[in-house]
Amino acid sequence: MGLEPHSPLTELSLEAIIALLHSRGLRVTKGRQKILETLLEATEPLSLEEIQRRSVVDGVTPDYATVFRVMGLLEELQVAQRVHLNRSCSYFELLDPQQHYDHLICTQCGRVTLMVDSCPVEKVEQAIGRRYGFTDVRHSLEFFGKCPECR
Amino acid sequence: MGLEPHSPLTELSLEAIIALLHSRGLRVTKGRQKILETLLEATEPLSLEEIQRRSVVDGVTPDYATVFRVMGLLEELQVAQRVHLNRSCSYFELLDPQQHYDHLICTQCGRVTLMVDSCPVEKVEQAIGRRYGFTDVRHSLEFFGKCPECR
DNA sequence: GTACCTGCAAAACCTTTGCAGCATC
DNA sequence: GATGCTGCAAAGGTTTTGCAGGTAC
Repeated sequence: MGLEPHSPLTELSLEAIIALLHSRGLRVTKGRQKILETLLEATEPLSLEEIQRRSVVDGVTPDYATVFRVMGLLEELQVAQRVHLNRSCSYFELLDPQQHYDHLICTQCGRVTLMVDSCPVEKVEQAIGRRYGFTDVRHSLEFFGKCPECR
Repeated sequence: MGLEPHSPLTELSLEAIIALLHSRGLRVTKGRQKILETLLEATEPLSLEEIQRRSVVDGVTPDYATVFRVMGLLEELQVAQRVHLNRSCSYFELLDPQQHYDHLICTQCGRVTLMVDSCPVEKVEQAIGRRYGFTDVRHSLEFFGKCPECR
């Protein structure tokens, strides 16, 4: 696809994402809008199939390939990110420029808890970059354990 | 498979893992031994194909399905773990009971650096478990960025 | 001798792509 | 009207399983 770098979102909202799409010369279709709404409403990362199932417009389910391509696009635009939950397929969530989420996953029931507060890693990210000579350092942090209900 | 819980390894060595297999009534074949040696020698996580390629015994390459099943077994025994490097397949590494590794992955060339020292998360693991009511908390932490050579 | 393992082969899954028609701008 | 998007269909890869024969204990 080969998208140019762009100024990142400053806020996470339907309007802001639509504006970003427009500014890149990309189309805002009903299907895309619905997928974005699905992602904005989600309280945990969703698989492509879940996104597809929740993005029905006027009784019409979007094609799986379309969902796949839209998510690839959003990932490239750094509006969404892929999350690994030790499952057999990829999960996606929107990337909030003002907030960072880590995940707490129950190894028994698979329930995913978003950990909104106090990421223990963010502060050391730059230090790690410096130490190893890396730039543009991001991270992905998942905790696994048994949740209260599964004990 | 349904393995019972067991006392974890206290040290990471060929002998210790073999003893664990024996104690669980599992067989120690030449193939398994070679796979374990491959994993012990590795300096970064390996894909199933890489494990297969490096585990040739007397000119005979083990079957891919065998490697797959051995790694599944080691994972269940908590001797090895799966690592996600944002690639299209799973990677595996041994789980050292005395040492924890996080990963630093170059988004350009894919090189993986093991971060041996000072995991920034280990200290808060119990606190997080307590806070969310989780037990047996482990974590998986990956950093991504551009390595010095790729800048 | 009795499990347990392995190799072979095929199935199951998830991901990815090509192409023709359609919708957005 | 041009460009990009979608659905359909098929291909590509990785993961997973069944089964018969072989091997560790």
